[in-house]
Amino acid sequence: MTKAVADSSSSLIQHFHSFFVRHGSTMKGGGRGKEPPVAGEVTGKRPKRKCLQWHPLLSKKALDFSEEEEEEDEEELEKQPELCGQDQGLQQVQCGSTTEEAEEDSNEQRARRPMNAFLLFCKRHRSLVRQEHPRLDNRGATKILADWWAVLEPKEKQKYTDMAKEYKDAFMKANPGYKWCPTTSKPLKSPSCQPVSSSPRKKVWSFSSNSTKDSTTAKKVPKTDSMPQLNFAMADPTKMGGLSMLLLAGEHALTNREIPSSTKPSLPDTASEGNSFPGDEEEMLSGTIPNRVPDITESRVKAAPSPQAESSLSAAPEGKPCRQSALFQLAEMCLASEAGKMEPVECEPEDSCPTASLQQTSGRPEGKEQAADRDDCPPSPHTSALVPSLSSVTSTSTDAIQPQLSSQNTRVKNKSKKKEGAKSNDNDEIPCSAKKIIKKCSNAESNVDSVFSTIEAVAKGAWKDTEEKPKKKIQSSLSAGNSGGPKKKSKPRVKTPVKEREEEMEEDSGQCGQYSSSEVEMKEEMADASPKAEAEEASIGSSELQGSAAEAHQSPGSSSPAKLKEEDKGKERSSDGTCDSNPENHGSRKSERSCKGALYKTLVSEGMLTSLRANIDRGKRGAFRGSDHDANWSDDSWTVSQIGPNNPKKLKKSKSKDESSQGLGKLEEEFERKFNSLPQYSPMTFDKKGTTVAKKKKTDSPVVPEEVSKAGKGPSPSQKKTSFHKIVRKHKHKKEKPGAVDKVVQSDSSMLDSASKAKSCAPVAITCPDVQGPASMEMLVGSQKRKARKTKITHLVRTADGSVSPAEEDKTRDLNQEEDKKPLPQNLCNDKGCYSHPRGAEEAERSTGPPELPAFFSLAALAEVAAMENVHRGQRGLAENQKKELGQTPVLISCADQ
DNA sequence: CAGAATGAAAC
DNA sequence: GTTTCATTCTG
Repeated sequence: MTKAVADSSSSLIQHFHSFFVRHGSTMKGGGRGKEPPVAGEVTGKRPKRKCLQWHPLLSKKALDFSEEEEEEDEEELEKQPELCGQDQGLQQVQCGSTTEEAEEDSNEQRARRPMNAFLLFCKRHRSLVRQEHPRLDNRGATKILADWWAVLEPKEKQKYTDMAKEYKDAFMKANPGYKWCPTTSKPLKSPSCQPVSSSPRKKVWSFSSNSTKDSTTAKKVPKTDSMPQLNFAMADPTKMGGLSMLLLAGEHALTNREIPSSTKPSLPDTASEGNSFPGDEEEMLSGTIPNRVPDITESRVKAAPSPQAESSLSAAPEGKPCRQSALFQLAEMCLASEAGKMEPVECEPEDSCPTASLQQTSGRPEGKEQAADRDDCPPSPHTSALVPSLSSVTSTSTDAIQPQLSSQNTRVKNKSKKKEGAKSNDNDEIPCSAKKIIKKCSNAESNVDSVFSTIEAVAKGAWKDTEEKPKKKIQSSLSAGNSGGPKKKSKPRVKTPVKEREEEMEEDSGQCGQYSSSEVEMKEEMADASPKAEAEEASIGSSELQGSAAEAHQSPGSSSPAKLKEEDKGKERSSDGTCDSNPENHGSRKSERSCKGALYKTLVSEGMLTSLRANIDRGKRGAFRGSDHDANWSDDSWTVSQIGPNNPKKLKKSKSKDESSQGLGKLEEEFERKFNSLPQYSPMTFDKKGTTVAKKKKTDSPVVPEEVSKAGKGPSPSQKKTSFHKIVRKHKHKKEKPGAVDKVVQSDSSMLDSASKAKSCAPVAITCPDVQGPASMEMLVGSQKRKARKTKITHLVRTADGSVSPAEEDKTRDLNQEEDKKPLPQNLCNDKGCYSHPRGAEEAERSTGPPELPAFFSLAALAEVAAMENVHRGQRGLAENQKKELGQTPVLISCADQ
């Protein structure tokens, strides 16, 4: 026994560690080189990943929440999470099934923090930003996003805020005890929350604590049942021993099957929870359980036989082959090595199986279909059946798709890991399963191995068993449910055939996914989309021509009904924006927005060099985008455009997204749906907003068009205004504060020129800083609001001639800002004077004669270029400094002059 | 892996 | 007030 126990323990450990190992070996080994989650985990640095990402679904379960506004999302979402969360260790693992990561985390498994509004916003708009500024790196994109966010109207922001809140609420429900910082468990603060668990951060998360403490509370919730149990199991290794014992005993019994009964009874809650699931037990299970990881399921199944599991047995069996003893299964697997179907059933703890199961479930998100539900293993066939469109698509474009997948796999990141798992599974499933099978077979060969495996399984099962056997079943079902991957794909495809085509062509599904996210909306969108898609294609075709062609399209597009809900404004604006229409303008426009170093680069590349560079760098995509963008952006339909255009990047993103979504499964989908439903705003919109926002606020509605049009085409003055607005906007946002901003904005909107001047004095200060900010600020490390971090400080240090203490740095920074502000204000007052600063320059360009490069601008650009080069060389510090200096200088000068 | 941003939570 | 960490992804 002891031995067995030891073994079991070891096995368990492995499971836990498996994260590391597996990921590392499997995942990475498999395909992805990029991220070695394992290593990361091991290092511990990134606890984050470890944490499972929380899905609304999770909360759902736990919550009951039906009440919540978002019920749909949450509910569905909740399910999974709950399982995972609750089970924690096991669940995690299980959950992991959904997401491999989770598995790894098993122990820790902390959930990830829910995203805040800003992050949601970023997530939703980052792609747009990137499209607009292909060259821009994420950092730059983030900055822009921040700008946008700052500009975003409260109303619009509110949506994100609400979503974030909901998300958070759901999350908290799901994880009552969840603490953002694990610290709670450990008082140690500084290190952060490290944890309890060996691994510093990750694990710590609340879960563990929750499990114990919260578990009761939180768990209280019906569903969670499994959680608590799991927790226990996780916690004690000793249990393992017990398990092992059980196993032994169980083995005899293995053969036995469990009781057929469905354990549902225990589930009721879950069932109840699963609103969507009507009555089918199976469905319910699948629906509810999504969380469960396949592994668990399997283990469970195996375990079921075990004595303890008796109840579990019942669950396990559900009739499927799964029920048989693990050994038996193994044997079967060996036999069936190839049979894809079999695989899933047998799947071991490994990801693949789970995924497979998940997929199936995902296939039927709602679980309506009972048939599948039960089987964890359900074969892909179901999925295919479920998603006809998808299947069709795949069939058609399988080639394309696979490549994508592969690429995706390669890309995996931390997150992607999870997702990856899901996706990979999809694709790989078979292969993986085969592999697994093989492995198992080998195992089977040696009794010992088989036993060992069995033990493990039992152990797992035992844990669960402890809590609820029924749940096991559920879990299994859940696991099945989890796989959302397929679903998502299916959805997108379903949504719009056209899109599908595009996807195929483009390869990227991500966009589609996003779009598609909202099924409901989809219909509408589809209608719109088709036209858009056409437009896009056309635009693509004419990518080079972009400007003209795009515009032409745009106009039509604008006419097309865009559903963009709120975005209408944006559309209009965008259309207006299009006014800018000139390619140059576009470029300038962009640059204006960003103003920051990266932007400058972009500007230089795009604006200055124009297409040449851009095309080269970007490749067709870039060109395409650029054109599209402009066109699309300007158009109301930019949203559509998003969907349409695929970029390599996008692909990646999209993939990742898809993956993630897939992994989540239905629940996730819904969540995504909501997420998708969140309005995206075109860059134009923001620009306009910058300008118009004030108006909007005033009028609230449609301010944009006029101004926009003006800005775009309008006389120089108007343009200036826009730029000015933008500046203001930035100021505002930098300075922030809505109130102030608003005021400022209004002034702008109303009219900066005369009246504003007066105000400008006050505002100016702000604006100036902004202006400078962009140039110099960007160089400056942190956001204005936040102090520079240590790391950042380092940067700053350079300023000090050598030694700059942080404080000094700050001071310096402040001084700079102040200086900037002061001078700038003057500039602002002057209006034109201000332009000296990068943005101003840009604007100046537009408005005035040398549209292309104002002196300042050119200087700045040069500086940047130089800086860039330097950077490449590796002399970043210098480069940056130079940049800063350059940037600042001009500004100062201008100010001074004025 | 750092880092850019914002926000929320925990100290 | 400060520190973490959530997302994304380039360099």
